[in-house]
Amino acid sequence: MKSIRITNRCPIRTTLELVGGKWKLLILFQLMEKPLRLSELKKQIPDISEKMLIQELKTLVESGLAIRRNFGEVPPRVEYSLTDTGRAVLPLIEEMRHFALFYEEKMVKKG
Amino acid sequence: MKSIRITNRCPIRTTLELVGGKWKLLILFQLMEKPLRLSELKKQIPDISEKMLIQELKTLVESGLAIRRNFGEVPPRVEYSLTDTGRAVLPLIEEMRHFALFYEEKMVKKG
DNA sequence: CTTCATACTGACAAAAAGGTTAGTACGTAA
DNA sequence: TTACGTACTAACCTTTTTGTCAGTATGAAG
Repeated sequence: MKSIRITNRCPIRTTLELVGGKWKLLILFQLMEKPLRLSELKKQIPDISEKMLIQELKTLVESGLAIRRNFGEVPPRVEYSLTDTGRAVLPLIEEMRHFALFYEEKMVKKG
Repeated sequence: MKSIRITNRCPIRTTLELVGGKWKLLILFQLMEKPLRLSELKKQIPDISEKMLIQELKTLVESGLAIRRNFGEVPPRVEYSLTDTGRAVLPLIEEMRHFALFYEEKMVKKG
């Protein structure tokens, strides 16, 4: 275990800035399998508001984790996919699942 | 890659509830090496407010990730340590560091 | 009797995040 | 001309999160 000094720019904070918040990881995860349109993402994450979805997608694109592809058709067709960097959050998500399972197992036994 | 369905209780959301937010992971990380007193934690995480530190410690204890040990002395001496479940977030933090490094490397090269 | 050190509480305020709703742009097709 | 479907914007509001600051309790030590 290497040490992390808690400064304004430490790895934990960097990652939190990039994928922190209620929605970003959920969106990224949905895009892992294949590119999706806005309307498709809305279906996969039923309780996100349209505004948040668009807003979060925009920041994901700006920070280089996602790509927006505009087909220039009418009615509009826009597809979101992941960059290599975006794909790199998958191990993180896997760890979160692992932790969640561990937690639930522990807590069921102990109350 | 197993599928995660985005419902009200999915592993991603569970983990976010437990360790999401600006401070919890930073606090947990500081406690990895050894138990610390409140005042020691404050030094390690200089920009957290005392209120947030106490508040987050309380929720970490309530959710079973940390332990509060009161020595019953005066002036007060209280020590915070991790449960096994609390320790289980270390791989998650390691993944965050890994991701942050990967991200920074990519972004320095591409702008 | 006053001061000290430490952990903690509570009232309040500011800031950030998230949500709701109405509206825009655009070619197509009726 | 009108309605349609899709992605997106903007104004406004509510909720959640975070921060500030002034206290409280305690026994020891001066």
